[in-house]
Amino acid sequence: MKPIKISEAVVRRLPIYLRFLNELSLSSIQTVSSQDLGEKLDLNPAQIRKDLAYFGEFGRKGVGYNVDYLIEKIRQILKLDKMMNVALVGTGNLGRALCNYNMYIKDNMKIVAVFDADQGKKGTLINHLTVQPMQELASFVKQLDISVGIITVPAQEAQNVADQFVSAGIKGILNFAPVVLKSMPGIRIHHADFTAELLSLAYYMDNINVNKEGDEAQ
Amino acid sequence: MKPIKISEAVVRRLPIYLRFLNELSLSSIQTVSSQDLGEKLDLNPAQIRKDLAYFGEFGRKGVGYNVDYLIEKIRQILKLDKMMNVALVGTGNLGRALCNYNMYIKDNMKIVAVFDADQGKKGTLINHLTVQPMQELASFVKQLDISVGIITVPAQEAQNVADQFVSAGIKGILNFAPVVLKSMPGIRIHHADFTAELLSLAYYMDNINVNKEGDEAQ
DNA sequence: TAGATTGTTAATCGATTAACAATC
DNA sequence: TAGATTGTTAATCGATTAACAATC
Repeated sequence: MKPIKISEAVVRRLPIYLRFLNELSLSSIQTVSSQDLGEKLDLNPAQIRKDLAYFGEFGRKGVGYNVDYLIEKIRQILKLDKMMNVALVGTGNLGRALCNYNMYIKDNMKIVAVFDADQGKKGTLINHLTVQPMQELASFVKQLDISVGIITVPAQEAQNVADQFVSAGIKGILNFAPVVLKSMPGIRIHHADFTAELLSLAYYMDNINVNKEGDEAQ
Repeated sequence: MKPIKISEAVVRRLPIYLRFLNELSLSSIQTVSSQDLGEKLDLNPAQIRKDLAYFGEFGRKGVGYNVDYLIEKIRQILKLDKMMNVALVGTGNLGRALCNYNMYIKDNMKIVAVFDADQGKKGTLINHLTVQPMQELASFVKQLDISVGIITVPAQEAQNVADQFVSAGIKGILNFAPVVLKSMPGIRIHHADFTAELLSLAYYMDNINVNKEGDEAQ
């Protein structure tokens, strides 16, 4: 109904909302206000209401939001209501850790194929998945209808893997390698860049009073 | 000289600059322009110049930036010129993966102690570090001068671990658990939230033409 | 009805980008 | 000197927050 462009910042908050709403649902809490959400998620209530309002009128004035209804709506918005298949390349420590986490299943994203450039790893089992050589990538993507790729290879190989993903028809990439991938038309690339998070953390050590933490000083 | 507040967005880009400059340095490239950096890092050159100018005049007009000098300066800004010790709690797949990565050493951040609430894991070796029980946390933080903590425990335990970090005297936390930690005065918390990155990726699948990727459409 | 809370507009705040004088 | 590129100001753009009428 509204073809208004939604900002990236808004979309990135939706999974945060969803996660907390799932917690509430598990605790059998049926209703939540933007106030409550804001306190728990450290966000401004007005921002939460505005974020949700981009997609529809999900709340009731004077009452708040129905938890299960809002979960359903956010899942629809994020397209988590249908299964999305994922391929992972790079079976080092991190890659294996991600395969073993089955966190995605609940949210209908599932790693269904694992690849490694090292021929020696071919045939290894990781959490019920057999490691495949890179030559198999394109055919697996087609056969299993894989739309998302995860990159957990060393930095110098990441761009090459990304290019192979795109050739194979993958539309979204989550890159864990500490390198900026070149953007490609029609391909969405997200970075899971925890080394950068860690290094920028260093900046704030001892610096605390100079910076914005200071607004909480009592 | 300039006690002007630096925005978080600026600080988060510094490690990205640093990483690419290190690559250039390894390739024996001595000079780089904001133009070059912008192309490789997918950023506006003006933004890069402005970011760097917050901290000093590091470039030369008509020439560009000296790679090694800029590396040194950014390392100083991020406080990576002195060793920073890190503790990690949670020796599941992800925790072990992070311990085995020795990526931090080059940047002078090093995991020097590993903890797990599971008494059964006590004494296990992970990449030359012995897993300690949580009771030892405070004394290790003091003895090894640990200032940063990494959380790789399940979501429901993360806040508890964070509280223990803070009691022990840790000032910065990198949280991998998919939960928002409550903010605490004087404590800097960064989130490495790849589940959120993955879920928000789903939003953009098939949606590509409706959204901002469209500006690249030809 | 009185109290609570949404959806939304307007105001504020902050970040990005363009432009250009300075200068190597 | 001519060409290139910085540092910085001003303009633009976008995101957050405050405020409040609507209404449950």
